[in-house]
Amino acid sequence: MPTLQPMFQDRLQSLLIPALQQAFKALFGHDLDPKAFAFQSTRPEFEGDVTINVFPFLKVSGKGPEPTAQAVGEYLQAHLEVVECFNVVKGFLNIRIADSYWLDFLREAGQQDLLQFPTTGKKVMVEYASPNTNKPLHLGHMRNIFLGHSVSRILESAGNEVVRVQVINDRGIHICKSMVAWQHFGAGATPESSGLKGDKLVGKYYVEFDRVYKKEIEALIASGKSKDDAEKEAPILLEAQAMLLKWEANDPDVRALWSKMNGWCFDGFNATYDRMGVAFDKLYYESQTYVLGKNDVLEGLKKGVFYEKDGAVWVDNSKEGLDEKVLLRSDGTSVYMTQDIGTAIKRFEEYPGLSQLIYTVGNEQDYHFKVLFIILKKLGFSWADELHHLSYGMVDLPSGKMKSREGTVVDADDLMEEVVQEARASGEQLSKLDDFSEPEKSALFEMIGLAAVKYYLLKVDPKKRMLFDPAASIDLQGHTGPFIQYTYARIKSLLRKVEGMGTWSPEHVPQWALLPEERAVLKHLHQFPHVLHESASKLDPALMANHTYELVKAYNGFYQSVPVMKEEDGSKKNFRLALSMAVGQMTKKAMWCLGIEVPERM
RNA sequence: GGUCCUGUAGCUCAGCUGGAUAGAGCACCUGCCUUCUAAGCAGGCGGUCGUUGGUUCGAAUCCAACCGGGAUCACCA
Repeated sequence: MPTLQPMFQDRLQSLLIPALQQAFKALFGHDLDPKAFAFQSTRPEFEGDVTINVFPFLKVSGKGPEPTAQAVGEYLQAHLEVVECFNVVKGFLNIRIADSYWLDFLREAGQQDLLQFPTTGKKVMVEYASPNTNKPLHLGHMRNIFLGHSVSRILESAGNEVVRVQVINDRGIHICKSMVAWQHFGAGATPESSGLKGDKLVGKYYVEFDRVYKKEIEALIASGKSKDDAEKEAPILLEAQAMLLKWEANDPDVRALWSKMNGWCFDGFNATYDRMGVAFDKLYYESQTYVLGKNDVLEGLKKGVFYEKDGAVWVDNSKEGLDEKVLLRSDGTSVYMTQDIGTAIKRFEEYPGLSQLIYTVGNEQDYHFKVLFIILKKLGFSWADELHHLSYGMVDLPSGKMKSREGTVVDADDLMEEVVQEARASGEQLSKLDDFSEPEKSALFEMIGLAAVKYYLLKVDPKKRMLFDPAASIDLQGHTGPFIQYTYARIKSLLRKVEGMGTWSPEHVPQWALLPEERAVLKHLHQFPHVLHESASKLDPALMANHTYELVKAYNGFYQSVPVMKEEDGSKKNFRLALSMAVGQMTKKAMWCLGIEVPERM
């Protein structure tokens, strides 16, 4: 994981920790490890900004909690300028940080993007999407894609170079099913002739295949076959299997049809990706990568990393608490693992500077990736420790699991359209946009609608299974993307009104004290770089999403009760404008990290 | 059965490197648009943090067992 530059660690802690060490040395004669100190934000009901719990240090101090906290507090106040005052409640030492510190911090936040870390020099590859070319993208893909896209941006913000890649599963029995059904029932239909998006057209014949297949099974069972036999012998399935063999034998007609239908699918996917606002640097087609890995496995066999049994090549991971696994069948053909081994190796060859590879794949493949990473480690690749499976949980519907065969999938295009329409409906009802042209409105509603879906999917811890509530996902109020966008738009509105008035110049220490609402906002801003670091190291966009919400919520509280434009004291007014601007900038960058755009007005 | 993930308010989720009366949003109820955008703000209602033990001055948080939900363990992908 990218390591944080010291300057982006919590700057307050880097001031407090040495002082605390000195305090314990001077007061109690003990040298404490810098990591011994745990900080927490002071609860709002007490006065202060940072709280240190002294319970862990009672043995060192030899005193009770309150005298210990009192002594440390006095020492800090005497030796650290940023410590304005303190109070002790039970074993809690609440420290109030001086306004000057917050003002310095705000000045810095205004001058540079604190959510852009210095370069680490590392190159990271993030794989996401990996669709099959036999049906359109659905809600599950959306979680995958938004996660991968967001993690890529978070890693970039944390100072890494990112290569976005997609694996397209363009080969196999699934696409042959669509092809067979199209041949039989398509009557030459094309996206142009049918008016259907390419992936939808191909998907239609995949569904058609399944319908006919089921009918054939029923007929066979009726004629006395067992269910198992019927499932294996249905003519249309045999036809699809035959087609796969022809494909593998490079049959020109089959290959031509395959290219044509895959092409339709790619066009459809690209349209969906465009609307989602995601893109890739490189595509890997399974039709090309599925031959990879065989030589690597054979080499591993030679080196004694793998072994042979019944003519097949195996790996034994029982020492790692896993099982044995076949890597090459006895007929010499590959399994899925084989090509994943080969593809990983190829990627590190193609990108010589690559230091990390992240696979955004659902948690049903946890075991697969565990095995894959162990195998690559056993093969001796130095980069094997830098492979990560960004494992995410399934998206459930209120009705239960999504089943493509049962038609309960939520289609990606449909969902985006629905939420954009919802944004339009509420937006027009509010009638704040009367001076917007129709294209401007459309662009805005698009931005709002997509923010709603993206934020909805990203605010949940990736590894957790989540419930997709259609009504909540198009909600534009409360803990949502549009709420954050709205706050941003309000800030921009404020700033628009003072354009040309010059910016806040915080050269002098003001004579007024910061208000609690102002401090609350400042503290959220202050924490943000740390949140970005956490988010990058845990590959967890939800941390960014939730902190952004907390920031704008604090800002809204401030906005509601503290005047900005109306403030008569020029120094205060300028400060509040600078504060607003910093919130706007960080919000915009944080939302960028989530792949969400923010509007100037809404 | 083995392994992994998960269980917090009616619903959806935060909090989990142990710390002060467990937080949001939605829903429901009350206020606030003659002051910077009410897609907002303030307040109310609502919780045996799955259960039982253990470690600890202190456990939603760590450990164990159990219960519930899910995934996975093919010469499938």
